Amino acid sequence: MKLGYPCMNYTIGCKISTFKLQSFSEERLVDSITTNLNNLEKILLYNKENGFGFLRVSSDLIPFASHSIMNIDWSKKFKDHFEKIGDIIKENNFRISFHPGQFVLINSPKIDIFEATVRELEYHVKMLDLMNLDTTAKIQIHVGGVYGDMEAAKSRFIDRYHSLNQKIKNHLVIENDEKSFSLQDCLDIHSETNIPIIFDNLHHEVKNNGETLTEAMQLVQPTWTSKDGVPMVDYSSQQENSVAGKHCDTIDLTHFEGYLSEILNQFDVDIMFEIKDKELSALQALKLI
DNA sequence: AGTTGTCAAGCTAGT
DNA sequence: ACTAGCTTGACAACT
Repeated sequence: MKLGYPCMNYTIGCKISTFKLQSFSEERLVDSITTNLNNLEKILLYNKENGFGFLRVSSDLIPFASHSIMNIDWSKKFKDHFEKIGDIIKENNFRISFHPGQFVLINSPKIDIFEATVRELEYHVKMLDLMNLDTTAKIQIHVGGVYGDMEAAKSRFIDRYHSLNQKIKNHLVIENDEKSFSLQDCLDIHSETNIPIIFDNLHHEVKNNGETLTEAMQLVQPTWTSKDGVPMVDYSSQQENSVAGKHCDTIDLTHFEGYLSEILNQFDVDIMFEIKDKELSALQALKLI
């Protein structure tokens, strides 16, 4: 069981460097990428020292990577740095995931949105390739929109998924969401595609078909094969006095203890803490375990 | 130095 | 009709 947190580390002050499109220049791009890769290295070192084996890497490592403005071969320029980071990941047996943004929509009825999605996924695969990571490193996305017809939305996802190149399919996984696509909807898609499912407990609490945590995990676990590695899960709990599904600002240890007691000794999972204060909550969880 | 409007991209639910 | 929330706030122009 590896624990992780997303993208940034407040303790060591590692945030994402980016800039606005109107400020795009080669110098600005190189500065941001250099900062981001250096910070990624620092976060990995911090994780080694603090017992974290899982990390979500920011999709903004390369600003505007899949935008038409991008005319710089960043992969050539930063090949060595990515390779070095990949070596650190492999030497320490770290688990890595990406979670690209809400604009990645495999099942959009609009073909240009799908094409932009493919470009964005290709960018993520390129980073994984530069780091020489295997198929246990994952790119996690939501199924997408419903567009007024759930069955059509699902079957469009399935058809579009089949049309993706194998390199993308090697890393792509879907997550149950709190509004549209429940665990059961993800399982329907899995049965036609074999795509692994990331189980998000908070989304499941908001939208489900009555499955307990144990039942949900029993359904999710077989969607991950040996080439995919142990299942990744997202963990969070509800922020009080906010809309259902809002991630909490800091970990609710009582809630997590209940979650853990049901998971532990039953399932091997790598847990991503989707909690606003990141490594601070993840440290508390680590201490509890 | 601190505050505020804005930022490549989409969708859903709540107001 | 508008906005919060989502992957992850951070940039940039103002006071």
